[in-house]
Amino acid sequence: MSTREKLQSAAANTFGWSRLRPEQRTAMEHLVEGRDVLVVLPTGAGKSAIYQVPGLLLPGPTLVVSPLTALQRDQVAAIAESHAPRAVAVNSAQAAKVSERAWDAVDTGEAEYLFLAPEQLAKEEVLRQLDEVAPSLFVVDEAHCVSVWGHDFRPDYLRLSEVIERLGHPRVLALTATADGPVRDDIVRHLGMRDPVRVVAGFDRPNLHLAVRHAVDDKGKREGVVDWVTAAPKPGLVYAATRKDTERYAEALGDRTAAYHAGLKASERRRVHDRFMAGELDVVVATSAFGMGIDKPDVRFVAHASAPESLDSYYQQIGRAGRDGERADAMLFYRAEDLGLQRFLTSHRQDTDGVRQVAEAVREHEGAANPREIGDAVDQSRRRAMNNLNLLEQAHLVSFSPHGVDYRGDEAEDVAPRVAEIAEQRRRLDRSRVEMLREYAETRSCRRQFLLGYFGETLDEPCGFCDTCEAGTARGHTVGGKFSPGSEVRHERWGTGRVVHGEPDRVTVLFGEAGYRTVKPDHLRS
DNA sequence: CGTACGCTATTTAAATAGCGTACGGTGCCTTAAT
Repeated sequence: MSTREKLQSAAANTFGWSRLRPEQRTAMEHLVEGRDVLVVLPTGAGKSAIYQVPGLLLPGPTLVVSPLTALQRDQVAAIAESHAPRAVAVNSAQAAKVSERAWDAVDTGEAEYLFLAPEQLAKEEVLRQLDEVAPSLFVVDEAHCVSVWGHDFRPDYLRLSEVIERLGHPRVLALTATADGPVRDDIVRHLGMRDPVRVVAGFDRPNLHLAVRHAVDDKGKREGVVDWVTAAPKPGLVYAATRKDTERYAEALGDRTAAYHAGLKASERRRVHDRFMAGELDVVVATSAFGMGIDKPDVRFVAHASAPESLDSYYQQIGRAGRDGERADAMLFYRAEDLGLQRFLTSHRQDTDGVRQVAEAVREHEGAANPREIGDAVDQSRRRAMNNLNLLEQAHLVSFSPHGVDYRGDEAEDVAPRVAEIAEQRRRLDRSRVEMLREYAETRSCRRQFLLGYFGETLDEPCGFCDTCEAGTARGHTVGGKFSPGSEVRHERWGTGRVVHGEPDRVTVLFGEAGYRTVKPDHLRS
């Protein structure tokens, strides 16, 4: 049997999938043949299948790095409903006994799939267990987390490449639904993927109606949101920027509405989630905490009471509407002032002293140090210490190996300036991504063309299903030719980049160093 | 960066303007105390 036939028959016999989509099949075949694969496919395209089926054909267990324990629980349950071998998870949300039995099941080969959060992989005991069971496939699910969370919130995401190397570099599969160019590159780099095959499919969701409402003052915007949501067909989601706002809006929207954010008790969060899924709530007003793993087909709208921090987040959040293919609305209530909060949230301040302290600890350690020992040696939270260590690595001042961390800079060098430069570059990119929301909100050209261009896709004609198309401003506002999305251009100051969106008097380009910039067409050469 | 909130000064002495300050999002894991 050919690889393809084996995959087809495993998919049919074990999971009951009689047909695989071309993208699924391509990704699976490359994996079985030993390649690393980056998959960017919309939700609902069957991303999980891409590791589930090859996992059956490859000798060792399949390790899946998954960001949330709640998600792990769902994934384990979903596999339990198929004829596939068992799936287990190891995390702190379950009893130690349960985790112990999970390891046993993987050890004996009774379980094929093992779900772990990246933090687990920072523990020596866990790594030793993994050495033992020798996974043949290393999957990073929701892989945009590597880039979006790894740089500050969950630093262990940036340490996965060492884990992969220590395990002898099994095949690496990175899966995500949303990733613009920089996020894709970040994933590949920080997972240390080797010459990965990139499987990227269409982003367009033609049944989503795209629109933006501009507001001049805060009060007017709030009233606009409440009025619009009240009149809209339900169920729907409202995204707000702060916890307090979710509660204010939920209060204003009445009985069949609930707030959702990470400050709620776990039991309350689960209750809101379950009631929304069961159709007992019309509207959930949430922070970005709500969403991963939500797959409710009949969500009729996703409204944003405030702009999120990137078009990636925006696209991911509106993607939760209209999964049934019926019309659904993506409405952004926009005030330029709202971008201020996002700028604040993405502007991680410099930690000069912290970085020096961590560098000092690495320098003083005899031989290669365990990152944990470094964390203990300095007077910083673990997260802060790990972030500083990550920055030092990106500045090439320390290097990681399976044995631990080594200092690479000059003995007497002050590490702070070089680290500051790395951090500054990151900040510039984050900030330019916030600015892309302004561009999206303020464009008079077709919003869908804009959004797709951001993900590197070209839509030849205005879509006819967004507010700018309906207002008649879209036509004539998008220029093609050398300013079509994806075209390579050169700018004297920013260097080379790829066009994201072209209008007659302004072209938005993604530059390697400077991030997203909107410039005059005369300043660009092809 | 913008907004909320609480205090003080001011003046239509009961309400308001102005100022300073605090705060803002996402989740693992660990460990101690009930």
